Amino acid sequence: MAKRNTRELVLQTSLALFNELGEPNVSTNRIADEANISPGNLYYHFRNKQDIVVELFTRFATQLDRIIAVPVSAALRAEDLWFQLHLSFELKGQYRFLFRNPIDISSRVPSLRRAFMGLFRRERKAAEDMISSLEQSGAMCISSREKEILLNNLMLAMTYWIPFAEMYEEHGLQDGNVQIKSIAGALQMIIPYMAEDARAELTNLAIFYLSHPN
Amino acid sequence: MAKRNTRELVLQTSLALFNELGEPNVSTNRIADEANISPGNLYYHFRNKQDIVVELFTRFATQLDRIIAVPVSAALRAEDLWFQLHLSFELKGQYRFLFRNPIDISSRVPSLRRAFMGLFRRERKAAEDMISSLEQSGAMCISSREKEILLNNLMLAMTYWIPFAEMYEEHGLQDGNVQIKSIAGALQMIIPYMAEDARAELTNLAIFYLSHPN
DNA sequence: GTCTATATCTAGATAGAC
DNA sequence: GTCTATCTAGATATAGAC
Repeated sequence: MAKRNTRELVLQTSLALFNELGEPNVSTNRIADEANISPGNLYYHFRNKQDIVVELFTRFATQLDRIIAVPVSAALRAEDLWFQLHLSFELKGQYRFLFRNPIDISSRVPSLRRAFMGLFRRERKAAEDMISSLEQSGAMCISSREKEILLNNLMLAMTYWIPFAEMYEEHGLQDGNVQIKSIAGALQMIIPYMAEDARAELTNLAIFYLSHPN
Repeated sequence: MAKRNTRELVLQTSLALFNELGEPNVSTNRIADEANISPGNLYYHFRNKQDIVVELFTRFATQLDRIIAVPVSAALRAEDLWFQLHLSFELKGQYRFLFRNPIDISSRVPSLRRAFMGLFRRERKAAEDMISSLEQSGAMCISSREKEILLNNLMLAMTYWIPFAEMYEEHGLQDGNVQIKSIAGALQMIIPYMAEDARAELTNLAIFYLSHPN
């Protein structure tokens, strides 16, 4: 098999196993076994297990950056807000092993700590810009003290909705409705600060998606 | 040394190390070393490492149950709300290793999964009762759909504020202000649904504590 | 590129003397 | 109750043949 293919196979197998069992519970032997290659072969393509994790993180970060980099339009609508959250939640679900315990995974793969921090900082900045845009268009009204706390709460929800949901839902994120519920949760934090009609629009959107699970 | 004392020493040493380094990163040898006893001695007092974790969890759960079991008075005031949150956040800080990754720790110590679930269920029930009490006294107004999502958001915040804070604050929970900020975050989720004066009371309380770090 | 075989290390846990 | 010595298992990673 060509170099690229085996490398890719290892990455995909690792991602699946990490998501299912948790990265610390998956050995390189297990990955090789599941991919039907030898442990030695795996180590021909990757220096070590960390390399695999880092590569997966990099792919995730690249895609998330693309999602949050969407320029904030002057006329930000409820659908836009929902849509961007949906894209980022979807992506995080695909790399959910990263979110079970970011601290622990960072401590085992040192280079990841800075990467995580940077990513979170950019995500927070994107949320901040979005709120500013809503304020300027008159769709939102919030004090700067409240905004600070709201951003914290949003980041908390956007980071930890995955392990939170996995703890309660027996089938974890397989149930598509879990994501919808988590998005609705994040949006409910924002809604109280929105103006009358923008608020109604968002609320209706949430109700619609909650009652139409894919 | 008497049996009780060594057992207790192991528990306290384990708790300190688990909190500092994360339970998966602390070996029984390390615990014995730190406690100045032999590995063999540790295994005389505990069947295995899981036993230590379970014992620590049990102590935590007992204390948390006591805190949330406080009967909800008819005239629930802002201070009461703040005080109960403060007690539970304080306790969770003392056993923070349990919250870094509840799922992972449950998967390594099977009996813990049900225990965690039960505890979270009781905690959610307590929050629900508190909200009901606020509604009945007229201090709060919220639809049943909103209430469901609010309870989710509160549980998310009350469960994961610890790893969230540890990720951002360099000194982790040593900084007393981190707890205050987390409590303020949880309360800000509730405030929008409160009546005018109750809302003002809570907001002022939060501002007071935030500007007076212990 | 891929395999088999193996080296190395660490963690959990036990045996048996004192 | 406590210690020293040791066993076992499993994980990461490497060596060298094909």
